[in-house]
Amino acid sequence: MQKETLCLGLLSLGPRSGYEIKQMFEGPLSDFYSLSFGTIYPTLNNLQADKYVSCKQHSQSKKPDKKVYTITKKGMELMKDNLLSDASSYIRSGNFGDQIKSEFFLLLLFSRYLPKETMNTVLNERVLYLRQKLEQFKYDGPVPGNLDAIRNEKSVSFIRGLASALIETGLNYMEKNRGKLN
Amino acid sequence: MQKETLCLGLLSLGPRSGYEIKQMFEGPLSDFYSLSFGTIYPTLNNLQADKYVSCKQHSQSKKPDKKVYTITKKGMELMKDNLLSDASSYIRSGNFGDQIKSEFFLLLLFSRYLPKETMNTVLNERVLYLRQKLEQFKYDGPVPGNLDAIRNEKSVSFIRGLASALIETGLNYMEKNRGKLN
DNA sequence: ATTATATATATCATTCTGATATATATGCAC
DNA sequence: GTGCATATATATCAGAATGATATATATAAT
Repeated sequence: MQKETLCLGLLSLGPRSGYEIKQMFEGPLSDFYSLSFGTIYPTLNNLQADKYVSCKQHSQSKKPDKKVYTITKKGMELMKDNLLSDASSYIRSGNFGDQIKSEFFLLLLFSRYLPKETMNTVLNERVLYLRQKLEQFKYDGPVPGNLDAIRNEKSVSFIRGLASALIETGLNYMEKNRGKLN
Repeated sequence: MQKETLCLGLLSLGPRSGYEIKQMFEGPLSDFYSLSFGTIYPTLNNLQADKYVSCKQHSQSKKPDKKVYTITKKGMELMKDNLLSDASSYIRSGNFGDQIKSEFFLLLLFSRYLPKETMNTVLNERVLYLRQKLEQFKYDGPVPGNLDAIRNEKSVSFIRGLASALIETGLNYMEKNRGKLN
């Protein structure tokens, strides 16, 4: 997805600063996408130059001005157009589409070159990590800041449910089959 | 994982050319990693310059020489050292670690901006696509060329089993819960 | 008192991808 | 039989994205 469409999409949920967009990527979206500051800030500047977003500067004594961006009518149109024209190309992506890049899987691939004890520790920690992730996805209470907006999106609930189911399956599989790696 | 470690790891399974390494990324590894030619060729040249791999050129009349790389003792050591020192950092990666970048999930996130019919088509095609992927992972027969070497790795079988289980879970979830997106 | 973390934007070297260039062989359709 | 697509094989490079760093302050914890 183009960075422009993505930023517009997030701004469609409410006015936000670049910093707050980054927070969304590090919070509710962290498991399925991210953009760096080096991408977010220039993108917002370009979108503003082309009138797809407007910007209000909130001066804060001695801190840099907080630039809050609001999507314009023109921006909404661009976003919808882009989503519609690219929708079909996203079908084959992610979760066993073309975007997973799993360092963990690579490590398994070369596990024969690691001492058995190391692999044992790695697998144990992986299980712990996944259990923790699972709790994270199942947690349904409030989140800090203005991140509730996105967390309560129907689609985000759907995805979090999916993620939970996938992690549970992964955990069960790991526990049953880890012996096969030796 | 560093590109050097990865290339060395693949060469540890047997001598290969850059083109054949690319084929592995597009075949058995396609769902959990990839490197482009623009990365593979320079990496192999650097590895050769530093004696981590040796190279034999097979001249083929009028086609570019096929350069078959073999990992050296020094290369094996580097690979093992790198794997060992980085193992712990790969635990939190992939499959709900830090590397999934799902365009499909983003599309769901913004599904409210798409006509219902479009979303319906998209979800139907996604299901078809996942079913196809599932068959791919479950297929256990021979594969063309020299790709069997990697396909028959214990770790690859493990991962393919995991992938199948995950896709099945994903499909069931999609079929049961897609109504919640409207 | 100091250290770490959070807010807030910006820039940039390095890295990686995706496309293109080059050249030939092979298989297939019409 | 000739045109077209695809496969083999390496190399390079413009453009894009990341990860790190710079700058500056506030606040919470130790």
